[in-house]
Amino acid sequence: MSTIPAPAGVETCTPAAGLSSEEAERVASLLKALADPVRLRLYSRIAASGRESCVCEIEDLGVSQPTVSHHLRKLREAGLVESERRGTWVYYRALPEALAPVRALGIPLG
Amino acid sequence: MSTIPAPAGVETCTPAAGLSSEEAERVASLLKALADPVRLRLYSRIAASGRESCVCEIEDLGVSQPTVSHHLRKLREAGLVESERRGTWVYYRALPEALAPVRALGIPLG
DNA sequence: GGAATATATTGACAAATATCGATGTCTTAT
DNA sequence: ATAAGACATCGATATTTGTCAATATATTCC
Repeated sequence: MSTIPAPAGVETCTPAAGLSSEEAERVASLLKALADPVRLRLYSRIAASGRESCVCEIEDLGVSQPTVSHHLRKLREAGLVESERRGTWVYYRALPEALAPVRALGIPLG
Repeated sequence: MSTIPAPAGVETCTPAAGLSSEEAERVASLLKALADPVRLRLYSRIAASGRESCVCEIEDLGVSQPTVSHHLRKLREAGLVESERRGTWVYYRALPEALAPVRALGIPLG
């Protein structure tokens, strides 16, 4: 990569307005939380259900129970879902507002 | 996680329509390509520029030249950008259609 | 052809991550 | 109180990933 300014007459070289380092970190951490097949399947199921989902409703995803728990924790830590224990089961709900920083990117992701 | 069917009368337990394993892999690999602060900043600059960007126009992102090259390669491998060498410099262009599978998720990401 | 510059590749390494088995905790039912 | 089931945590491990220095490749200019 060049640290040298772009060549003289070649192009107007308007540097694209871009993300700050902090914005990039924030958005990247959200995307990273979704960027796993198991978590995507979990999140898409929880989000698609509209209301809240009991984990017991989620079909087997081919990974062990601790692994599912691990991924749900990651989604929770990213603020993408919240959970509530009611009796024996734990219910999850998607928090779509959490994705606002991603939408703010302007990249047509959804 | 329960592999046992949900309890009898408790809830109707309509399993949320979700991603298949293959869809999840595909979308996850796209999101993973964006889920890094440096790549996000690179991609957002390239995409925001509308047309094509010379790497020389991209301001210093605080990482070494090989690291930038590494991340641009990842973006290229994910199909998110394409590059063309013209003389001394390499020009990048965003391929927004590559994100179609993400949009198809229905998750309001953008 | 040789020097200089832009970008890519290689090799090495530390840090992060996905996974699992074993075990702990909490709740309900008996 | 005990047992059983749902979910979380712990500890270990293999894999992936981000980074850099060194080096290679490509292009332009002299």
